[in-house]
Amino acid sequence: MTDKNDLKKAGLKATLPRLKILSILEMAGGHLGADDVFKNLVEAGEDVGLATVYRVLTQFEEAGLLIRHNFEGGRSVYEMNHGHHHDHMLCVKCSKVFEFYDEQIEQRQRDIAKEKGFVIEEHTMHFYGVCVGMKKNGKCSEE
Amino acid sequence: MTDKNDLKKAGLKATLPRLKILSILEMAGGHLGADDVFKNLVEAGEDVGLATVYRVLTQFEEAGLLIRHNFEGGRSVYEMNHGHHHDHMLCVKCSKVFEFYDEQIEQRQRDIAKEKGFVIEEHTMHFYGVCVGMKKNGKCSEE
DNA sequence: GTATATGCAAAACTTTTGCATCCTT
DNA sequence: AAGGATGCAAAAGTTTTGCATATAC
Repeated sequence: MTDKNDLKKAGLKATLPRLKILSILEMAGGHLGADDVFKNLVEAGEDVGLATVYRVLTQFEEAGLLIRHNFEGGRSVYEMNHGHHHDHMLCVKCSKVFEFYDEQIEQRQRDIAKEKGFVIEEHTMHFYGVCVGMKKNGKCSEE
Repeated sequence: MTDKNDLKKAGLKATLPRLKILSILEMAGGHLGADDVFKNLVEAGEDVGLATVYRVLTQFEEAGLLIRHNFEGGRSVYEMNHGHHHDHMLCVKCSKVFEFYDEQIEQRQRDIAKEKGFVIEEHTMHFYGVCVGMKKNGKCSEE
């Protein structure tokens, strides 16, 4: 029932499509595009339209349940918002996304913004490269 | 003739569309989308197709003449590659893009990657927020 | 002259929107 | 019952591609 309450708290009706999409995102843990979510729904035999997926993802993002990213490559991906900011490393070989957080950089980012008089609302940092697993033995570090 | 040679050096024929597009990007200095480049061409009375703009921008990127960014919001923007890496601050009020560079962060980024065994090929850092001009007097800091 | 580049139109993708119908509250 | 949510289809935006023609070298 947690999911249901999450939705209520966000001011959204607990409809079937919304619950399903939320559960898919939680299950996946990772970073999914709208089409990935849609594919999951279809595979699960759910009768949910792609348009609804987009609408729901947008609503979830506005409600703060999700975070949307635009990695290099165009299409958007979503991940659950677990409250703690983090940055991303994307492996160009295995396409996996790794998260990290570094307080030293966060602090320096705040200082830089202050110096320039820029008021940061959000910030992103992405590394694109090869993860340790793919580098060492051609096997993804995560599977 | 510099442009012409730039293209030759990059292994690209110095065609009229390519020279025009290169000059537009240099002129603009800033960050243009494919459609912006196309609009510039039309306004200049040049008879260049949008498809060519995309093809040329892709080739320029592959040749290292340009850098392509995917800022939040979807469409790609391009800027000349002047060789020195920098990060970006995007003002959500005036839509201007400001560049900055901080060696302290760059160093820390290298350290983090090393710690994790991640081999960085590229990296980006974006701040989204309000620039000092828009904050202070509702006027962009740059015009 | 030959291979490459271009313009146009059509296609592929991703995301958004209009509208009648359905579902949650 | 009433308003918001959904599915479908159509549209809008961006980027890619096929192909005949034009252009650079």
